[in-house]
Amino acid sequence: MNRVDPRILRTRQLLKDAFVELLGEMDVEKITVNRLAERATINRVTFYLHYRDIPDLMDKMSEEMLEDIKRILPEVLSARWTVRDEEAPLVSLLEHIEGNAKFYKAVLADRRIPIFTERLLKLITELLSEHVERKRIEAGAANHQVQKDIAVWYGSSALIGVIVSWLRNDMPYTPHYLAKQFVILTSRY
Amino acid sequence: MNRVDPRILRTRQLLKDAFVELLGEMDVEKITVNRLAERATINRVTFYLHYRDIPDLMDKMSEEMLEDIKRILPEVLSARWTVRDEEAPLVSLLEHIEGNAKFYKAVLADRRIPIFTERLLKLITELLSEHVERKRIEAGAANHQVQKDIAVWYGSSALIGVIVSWLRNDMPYTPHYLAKQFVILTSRY
DNA sequence: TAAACTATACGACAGTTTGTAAATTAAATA
DNA sequence: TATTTAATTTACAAACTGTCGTATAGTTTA
Repeated sequence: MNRVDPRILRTRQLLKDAFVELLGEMDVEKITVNRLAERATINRVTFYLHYRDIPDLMDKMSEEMLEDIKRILPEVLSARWTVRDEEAPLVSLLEHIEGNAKFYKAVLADRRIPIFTERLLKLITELLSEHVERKRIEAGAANHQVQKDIAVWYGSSALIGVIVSWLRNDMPYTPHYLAKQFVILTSRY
Repeated sequence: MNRVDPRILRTRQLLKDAFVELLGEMDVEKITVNRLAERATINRVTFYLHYRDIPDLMDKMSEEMLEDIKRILPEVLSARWTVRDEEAPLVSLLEHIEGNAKFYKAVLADRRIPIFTERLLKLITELLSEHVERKRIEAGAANHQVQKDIAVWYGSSALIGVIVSWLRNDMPYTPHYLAKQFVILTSRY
């Protein structure tokens, strides 16, 4: 009784696919409800039955993106990293992105849409913030020469930036190698 | 004979100010030529005498932003940093941003507009790329465990990210302090 | 299978935005 | 002051937006 009408799923999927497709062809500002509906082979009015406008569509899509990522990273969320496999959650994140490269390239790299990057940055910042906190406790309140929030800004932006550049350059490194490099760059204290 | 008609300067300044003002009130997508002209107290048609459309206006504005920054950073461009005052160019950059906080907050932080961030990232990447190259030569081809391009992605994204977060939090640190912190975070090898 | 439900398609509508054109007014320069 | 050029004004067609009913098609339930 909790099932969703397959027509709804179909229409929304068509719209999302069409959106990513159009992003490969034009800037976001040029994507109108007209074009979107035409590409998705649905009626224009139908769009309004599902989303208020195009920003609303992007909002929902970015929300789903985060849900996917959170599902991919249970280790990170449960917050029990060991020093040894520090790169493990990073590898699974990169593999997920690699597997959905078309989507992530469109919204994070090629036609950068702020809301997607912002949400991801926020998530990474939260996770990294906990991580730094734990490191602090382990280190016994040492290394106080660096302000915590600045270090978190630094680290999260670096991670997003590396991922975006990696996508832009069509993923020239394997997730495993990139994760390793990232950990080397990060853990130099 | 090379002077520009003051009416042109006036109109363009009015448009740019109005644009930043509107960015403080709504998302970019909601800014129409109508609203912009109204806010700038110029006729709508006049807008088209200066810019093709709103993306074109943003393009020109980001171009000018980069020109400003390049003018602020002659030391960086002439590429003769010493290890001692590594943070000097960074301080002048941060001071410039602090001095034009309203503008930079609007286009980089609050209503992030990709083109501005992208251009800045590209500039920083180029500068950092040269910098790393020089460091490499000094270090005598050592430290080859880290891929150069990945290190550059990492560093430039971290810098932009720190600046953006600094703006978002209403610049809680002085440019000098932030620059110092950044250098500590960067030069841990 | 038939009936009830509901998502989608369709045509239409007013209101807004866009981009361009022509003629006029206002300001800057020589 | 005369000339040049920018800005204004009015007008227009085309496109986009958001929202009506109403009809059609697909889905679920009895």
